[in-house]
This record gives sequence, structure tokens and C-alpha cells, in this order.
Amino acid sequence: MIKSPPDPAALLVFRKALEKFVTFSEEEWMLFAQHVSTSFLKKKEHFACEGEIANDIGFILTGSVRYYHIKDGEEITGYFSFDGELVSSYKSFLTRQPGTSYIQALEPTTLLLISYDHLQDMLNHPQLAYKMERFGRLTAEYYLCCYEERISSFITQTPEERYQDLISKEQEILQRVPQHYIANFLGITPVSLSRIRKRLLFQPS
Amino acid sequence: MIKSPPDPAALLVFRKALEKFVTFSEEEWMLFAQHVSTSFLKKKEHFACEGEIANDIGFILTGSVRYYHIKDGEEITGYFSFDGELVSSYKSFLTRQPGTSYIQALEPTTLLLISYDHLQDMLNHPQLAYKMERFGRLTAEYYLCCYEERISSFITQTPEERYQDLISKEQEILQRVPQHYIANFLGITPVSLSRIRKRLLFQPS
DNA sequence: AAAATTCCTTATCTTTTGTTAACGTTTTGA
DNA sequence: TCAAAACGTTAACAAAAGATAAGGAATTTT
Repeated sequence: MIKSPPDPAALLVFRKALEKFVTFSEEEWMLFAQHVSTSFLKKKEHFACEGEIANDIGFILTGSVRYYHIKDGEEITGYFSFDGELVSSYKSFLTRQPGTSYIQALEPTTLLLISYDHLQDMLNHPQLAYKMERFGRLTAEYYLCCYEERISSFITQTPEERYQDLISKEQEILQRVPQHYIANFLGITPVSLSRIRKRLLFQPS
Repeated sequence: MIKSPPDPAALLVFRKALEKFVTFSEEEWMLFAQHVSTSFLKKKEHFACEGEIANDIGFILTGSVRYYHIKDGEEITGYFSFDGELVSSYKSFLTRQPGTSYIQALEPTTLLLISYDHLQDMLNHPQLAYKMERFGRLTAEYYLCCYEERISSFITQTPEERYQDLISKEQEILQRVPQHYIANFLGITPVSLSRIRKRLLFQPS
């Protein structure tokens, strides 16, 4: 993966997106932006692989990725991320241990990147440290809430209910992602999802 | 739930446990400790209920709790926490929205508590703010990793494999928690877990 | 543009899981 | 201490999901 300096328009998009978590002053953003690089993934190119330590957190400018595991030689898709979202093998990135999953571009994808070392630099930079800790806290808390909801859905809902939820809440996923990936995501086989879809055709909510 | 000032021995245990995340100086800890109270739950007493905004994060000194949802009038157990761990309806606590689950003591349980307001006070306290942000970040990141692993297990493993993992990794859960709660936790019915257990008796790993 | 691959659906058969109910044991609570 | 409730297992049947394979449509690749 080749990294380059990011262009100003991209940085602006990034800054705007991060306002969900914290607002950087001009001065802070100048410092922050120095630690950001940019990269491009061709369709099917990998952002992360099993066994490798995740070196970067990415911000998807355009495009999308899927997370997947390999089990018994089969790919099993666990998640998707789209433009405007962060992407990383978080556990690997945070713990500096080899990751257990792959992350692959679903379409041509442009990313902004912050490497682990750059992030540490910022966390240690006197002028930035406090805000970066806060940024990290709010980001982690945000994803914690997402994960909590996801786990609940596995315990309290049937695959069919999870699919109906997906239809109502995450239209984007359905439109941009092949069905058999969605099946994995729901924890079922593609054949089983096809049957659910057929059932719903005749008893639509 | 009645709150009282915590006793020094309990605070020491708490401080020790938090060193997994951050180390507080004497001065910082003095300030921190002022915001901690203590509470006791009888067996089956609730720490959190659906529809209520979680007001506290708890640290379990002794005892254990289970998280559960109610769906179609049925209790569905999602998780357990034991002594030395934090407990809260995190999403509700963090977002200030009504929670969707219950938290109930599995046995007589003593807790240390930090209320949302006290936590905000600390996050706003000049002398404590930086370390509290850092504490929050590392805590959220820690639980994020736990959740990530849990979600992976739902997607890549069968209930039987999840049960075998549980046997090898979380002996404590198996010993202290009724089987039908564990079945929910694995995403299956108690009857199905009973069958898995029988199967494993005749083909032990 | 043609060939190859991927994707979704459908069918059949097998396996697993859910549902309900019964039974004996253990735990709980009055 | 005694009655009631909660637990775990088992059985029988129904429902759902997995495995495999085949066919056609769509997409990709060359």
C-alpha cells in the first residue's frame, strides 16, 4: 500500500467527519493533519490480512470495504464499512498483536490514514495530547455502543429478524454489497438468506 | 439502591484493578476517590432496568451479575460479569438514553460506583481531566476488543464450538452460572445446550 | 465480444435446532 | 422443615438451517 500526502479537500472532509467526536482548533488541526497520509485500494485489494499487525487506522473517503475471516478455507464476512467511516483491525491495531481477519476493498477505495506511530506521537504531543485522548475515548465509546447493539441482535433476534432490521436501518449495505456477504454478516448461509427473502416476499411487513 | 461512602480497603482493590488501564498518583487518587460510592445488591436485585437511563458505572468487589433482555416476555441472558470487572448498561450510560437491558445480581454483590455526573466532574476537573480521558479511552478500547472477539465468535463459530471455547477460556462462567443462562449466552436454547453437552461426553476433545 | 467466473435462486436430502412436555433433582423461600 | 419453584435432562415431533448440486442471469476478464 503506497502512502502519499493527502490533498486539502480530503482533509476537510475528514475534519468535518471527526466533528462527530471532537472539534479541532485551527492550530490543533494543523498539527493533526501533518500525521495524516492518503492511500488507494483497487477493488479486492487488501487493507489488512490475518497474521499481520494492523499499522493504520483508515478513514474511507470514497468506496467501501468488507471484513472477513477464513475458517476451514472458507471466507466468512463479518462486517462492512462505507465512505465516511473509520476502518481498521481495531483489536490488532490497539493491542499490537497479529490480526485475525482480513479487510478488503469492495470497490475502488480512497483512504486517509493515521499510523500507529503517528497516533502515538500525537498522544504524546503536549499541545495535542488531551484532545487526542478525548478523541480516542469518544471514538472507542461510539464503536462500543455499535458493537453492544450488534451483540444484542445476535442473542435476541432470529436471522430473519436481523435481516428485516437490516432492510429498515441499513439500506446502504443491502444495495452495495453482494447477498452472500450479507448472509455471512447475518450468521447464516447464502441459501438460507435466499429462503428468508422468498418468505418475506409473500408476507411483507 | 442505597449508596454509601466506600471503605478504604475496597478503594485499594479498585485502584489496583484500574492499574490495568492507568496509574493514578496519590494526589489524583485522592481526588478520584471522592467521587466513588459503594452499594450492595441482594441476589436477584437489579442494577439496571430496561427503559431507565443508567446512572452509574459499577466495579464489582464481590459477587456477580448477569445482563439480560426481555423478548416476547422471555428473559434472554446476554452476558455475565464477575468480581474485579466493571458493569454498566454502557450504551445507556454513555448516550444518556433509556437502556434496553436488565442487569441483575446473580449472588449477593458489593459494588463501587461512579455516577455519570461524578464522572463528568472528573472529566472537567483541571487536575484530573487528562488522566480521566485517558482512563476512559483505554477502558473503552479494552471492552471494544472484547466485543470484537465476541462478535467474531458468533459469525465464525457454531454454538458447539462456542461452548467448547467457553469451557477452555471461561471456566468461571461455567461454574458460577446456571446452564440455561449459558445457553442464552451462546445463542441457543437450554435444551440444545443439553444435547451439545451430551454429545461432548462421548467425543471429548 | 466471447469466455469464464461469480452470483442468486431453487430443489432435494440431511442435520441441527426449536418446541413442548414430562420426570427426577436441587434449590429456594415461607 | 416442607411446599413450591427452578433446573437439567430426555423424548417426540415440527420447523428451520446446512450441504450439495444444478441452472440461469449478471458481471468480470481477457
